Amino acid sequence: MNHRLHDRSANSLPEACPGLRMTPQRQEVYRVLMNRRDHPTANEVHSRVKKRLPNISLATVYNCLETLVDHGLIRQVNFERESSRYCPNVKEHGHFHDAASGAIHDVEFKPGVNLADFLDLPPGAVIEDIEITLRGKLAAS
Amino acid sequence: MNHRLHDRSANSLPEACPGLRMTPQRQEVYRVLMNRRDHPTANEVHSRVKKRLPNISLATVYNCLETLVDHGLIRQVNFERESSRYCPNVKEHGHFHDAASGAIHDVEFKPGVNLADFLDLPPGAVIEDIEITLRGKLAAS
DNA sequence: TCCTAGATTGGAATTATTCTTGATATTGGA
DNA sequence: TCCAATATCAAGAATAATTCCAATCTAGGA
Repeated sequence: MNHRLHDRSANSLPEACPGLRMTPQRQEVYRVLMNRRDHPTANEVHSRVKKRLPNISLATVYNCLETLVDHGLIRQVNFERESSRYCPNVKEHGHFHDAASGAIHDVEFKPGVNLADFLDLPPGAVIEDIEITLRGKLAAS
Repeated sequence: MNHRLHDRSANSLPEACPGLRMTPQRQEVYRVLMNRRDHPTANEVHSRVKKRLPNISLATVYNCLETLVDHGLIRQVNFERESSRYCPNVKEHGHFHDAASGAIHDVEFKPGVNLADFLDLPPGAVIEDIEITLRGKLAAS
């Protein structure tokens, strides 16, 4: 079975991530993100994690999130100047922010598309990271 | 002559923007942005503006920038959690952040492309604002 | 078991930005 | 022109997210 990162199920744990000591705090932070696959802030993660680890500090949640981001297990996303949010979907994707409901939807690239197909990149640019954020409304259809 | 916003020359002033009182502070903030067409932070704008208006406060620079953004004369752009930057290019575009030099390059859409051509948008989504940020390196060619 | 590196904690510190308040300036109308 | 209403400005205080720091704590290897 091929364990690509974004194929982890809600209960699988990244026990096999090299160089990462899987402490209870990190496991729980990771678990709550995989459980509800949404885009919580560090504060929201803290609230959720406290259900099982009542003594965990917000600083530790920040540390855990940073570590998980550094190891590529989750992604950090920023909307405007709001608090950072954390996203369990590590596949390359963008986000649609529904102004009415506040909901955030993942937006995938259509298969086979290439950045250079639609953007005038500076000559010689080697892209390492892409962030696409859309804001708008969902028409009540 | 067709004065589209993004066609203003460095010396033209937005004296004709409806509902906007063009105070010396706002004019100067606008001018320094149009002069060097880069992506300064509020602090950098403050430094530049102080050359001509030595008594202007940082709070006023923030106020002016916000007002100009609200009136669509400039754009506010955010990279990660860094300080906001302000961009005189109001045409729809993205940004390429060169990790090596720190330079920020505007990235235009190729003519005729449509968001829905390369992104799987949620059904019924009406896009009001797009933010595209690329990070990478410029290959020394 | 003991040691050590790394992890956790709580609180203090930092930093960008916003808010508050009083002073000042500008506008449109009498 | 003069006044009143309104908008803007300035300075510093306040806020909020995040990071830093110093003191434990813990797990895993020798």
